[in-house]
Amino acid sequence: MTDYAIVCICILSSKANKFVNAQEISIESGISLSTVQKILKLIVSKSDLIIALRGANGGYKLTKKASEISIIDIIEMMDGPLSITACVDGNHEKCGSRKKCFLEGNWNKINLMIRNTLHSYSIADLMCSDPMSFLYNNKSSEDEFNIMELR
Amino acid sequence: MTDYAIVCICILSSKANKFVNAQEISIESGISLSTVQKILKLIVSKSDLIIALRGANGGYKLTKKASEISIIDIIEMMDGPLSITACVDGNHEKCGSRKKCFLEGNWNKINLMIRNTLHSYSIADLMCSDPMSFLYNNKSSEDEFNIMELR
DNA sequence: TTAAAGAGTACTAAAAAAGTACTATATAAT
DNA sequence: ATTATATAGTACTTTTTTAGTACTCTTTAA
Repeated sequence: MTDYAIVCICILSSKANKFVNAQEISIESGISLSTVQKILKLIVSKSDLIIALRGANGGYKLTKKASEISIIDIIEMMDGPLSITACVDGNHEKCGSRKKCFLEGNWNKINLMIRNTLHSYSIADLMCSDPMSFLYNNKSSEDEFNIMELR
Repeated sequence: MTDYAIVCICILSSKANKFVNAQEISIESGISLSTVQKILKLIVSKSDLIIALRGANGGYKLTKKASEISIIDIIEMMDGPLSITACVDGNHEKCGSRKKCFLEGNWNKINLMIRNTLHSYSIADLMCSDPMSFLYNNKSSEDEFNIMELR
C-alpha cells in the first residue's frame, strides 16, 4: 500500500499543477482503479500532501514539490510511526517482558538512524534516474553525507 | 518473532560458554516455552549463530561474541533479505507495473543505507545500557559516524 | 535403559492487509 | 436546475501472513 502511495505521488508529481483523476493514475501506474481510489482518498484524509477536487474534471494534485516530500513522510503517513520493534518509543507498555527487557532505549537509536536515512530521501530522489544527480542538487550537507555512505 | 529471536540471543550472550535450555530462556525472557523452542530451533536451522546440544543438560550456546553479531544478521536470518518495497533488487519480476516503474534502482540505495545502519549495530550495543559506550569500544570509524548522526 | 532435551513437521487460530462495493457529497458543464 | 463526473466515507469480504500449538522422531548424559 505504501509502495502504491509512493507510485501515485510520483505520477502526480510528474504532472504537477494539474488535477489528475484516479483513472488516469490507475492507467499510468498499472494499479487497479479501486486500489488507486482507496489510496488517494486515504492520503487526502491523512495528510495535506494532496488536495482533491470533486466533480467533472476533478482529480488530485500535490501541494508540494517532489523535492519537498521525504520518503519518511509517506511511510509514516501510511503505516504510522516507524518502529522496528514493539517496545520502541511510546510503546513500552506493549513489551511483554518489560522489566526483563534490557534492550531499553537502544532500539530507539537504531530507529532514529533509519528514520534519518528515510528522511534524507525525497520523491525527487526516487524519480531521478541519474544516481548521482542529487550530489549537485540543493540538498543539505546532512544528505550529502548519506551519499558517501552509499559506496 | 525477530524481536523474540534477539531477546533469546541476548540472554544466551549473557550466559555465554554455557548451554542454556529453552525453559530457562523462557523463564528469563517471559516468552512462552513453545515459542522459545520454535525460535531457537529455527535459528539453529537457519544459521550457525547458535549450536544446540540434545539430551540431559543440553541446550543452546552462541558461537560468536555479542559484539560480533550484527542486528542485520538476525533480522535477515528471520525475515529474509531486507527490502522495503516489492521491486528491490532481485524482486523486479514481482513489480506489477514493471515498465512503468520509474523508481528503478533508487530504492536499492535507500535499502542499502538502512542495511548499513543495522549492520553497524551489534547485540552488544543493544545490551549496553550506557548509550555512549560504543564510542570508546573497538568499533570501526564507519560506526562512529553513525553515532554522530544520532543527535 | 531411561529421562531430558532439541529437531522436524504439520496443523490451527488469530491478526493484518488487501481488495471490493455501496452510498453520500461536491463540482463543472449544459 | 439538471446531469454527468469525480471524490469521500464507510462497511464488508477475502486473502495472506504471522503466531501459536501439538505431536513424533532423534540425540545424549546419567
